[in-house]
Amino acid sequence: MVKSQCCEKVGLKKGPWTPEEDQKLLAYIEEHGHGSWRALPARAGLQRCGKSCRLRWTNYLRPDIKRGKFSLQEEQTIIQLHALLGNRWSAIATHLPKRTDNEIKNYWNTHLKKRLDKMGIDPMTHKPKADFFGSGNGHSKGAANLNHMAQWESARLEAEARLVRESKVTIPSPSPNRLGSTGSAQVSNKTSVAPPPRPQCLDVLKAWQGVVFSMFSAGSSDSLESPTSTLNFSENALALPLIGVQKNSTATVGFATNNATCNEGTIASEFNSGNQFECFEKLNETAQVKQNLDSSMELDEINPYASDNNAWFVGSAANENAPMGNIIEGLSEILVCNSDQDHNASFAGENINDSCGGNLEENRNYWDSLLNLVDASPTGSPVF
DNA sequence: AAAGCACGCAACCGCCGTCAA
DNA sequence: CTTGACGGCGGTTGCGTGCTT
Repeated sequence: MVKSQCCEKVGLKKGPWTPEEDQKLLAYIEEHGHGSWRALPARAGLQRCGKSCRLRWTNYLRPDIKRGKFSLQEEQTIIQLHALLGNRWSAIATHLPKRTDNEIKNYWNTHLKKRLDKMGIDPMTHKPKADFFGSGNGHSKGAANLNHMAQWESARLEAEARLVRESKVTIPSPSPNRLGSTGSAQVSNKTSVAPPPRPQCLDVLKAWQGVVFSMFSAGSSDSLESPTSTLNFSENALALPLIGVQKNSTATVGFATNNATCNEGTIASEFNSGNQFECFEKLNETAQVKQNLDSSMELDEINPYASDNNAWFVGSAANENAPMGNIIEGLSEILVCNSDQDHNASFAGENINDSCGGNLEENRNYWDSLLNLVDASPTGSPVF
């Protein structure tokens, strides 16, 4: 098949857009919608290829784009999501209203990546470079677990994307406030297609939040129950996330508690050998996750810990050295402490804990806000 | 003042998946 | 089933700008 050469046509302009070109493109889309991008340039009187027009619109001219400096909140979200999703900018962008994937990508490459690098953290793995999780202290397994969480989340994303596609066929999804990177023009509905619902892909973040809350709650009488979580944490209970997938069965996400308090709707774990994995709550989309896992990867491949082809776990339960907890703690500190806005000193490698370690309230606010971001999904993510 | 350099960002490139004919 | 059009996405490039020497 001969690839379309639309952008290599002789005579088509390339390079920076002029204000006149922007005006033409804007006026045309406001009047007619973008319709077919290929046909648009000729109709709009532009000497550009359709792809160039689409990019200009998507990344710059869309009226629902916020430009300018990223807020601390946004930085935190990007780092957090990048740790989970990697370079899946479009997926990350769906959780940052009014930001484009391109903008996020640029910001990551020019700011955040360097910042983490300066901190001695590998920006790709989000792990400390100097073998922070070296063998013998239990951290290496935690790092592996983090990777597995990301893998699992990635699988979930794929499943959700499939769900979104399927739902678009049968169920109109009015979401006027959703501003994903792939969002089409909202100025006209003549030819535009409503953007897909935001992926419901932050279940793991909620699980993480459970870890952080449990850390914060240790030694504190404050109830740190998330206002948005449907999980009920007993007072002072050590709640740590567990993510399990039974091979050829269903995916589950739940929390282990040290007092075996189960919520309604949970199912008893089959993996209760340690008296710590008491309760699991079934994911609503387990079938889709399973389908995706079955079709895209071998469970054994992503679960070196599966000893009996029956289940694999991500996370650690009731372990005072809780490796996931350490990861989260470190990440949380990075997120909260290391902003260009007011924490430059901490970037220079100074003692993070001195300046930030005690700021639990701020950390909690971060997780609260991130969770709120998740819960603000217009699709009403049916998680947990 | 001017040359060199580093940085940030808009835009491009090429690959891939989806869908209709 | 094949083909081609189309749009989405992530990686990369190159230009403009500001800073340093």
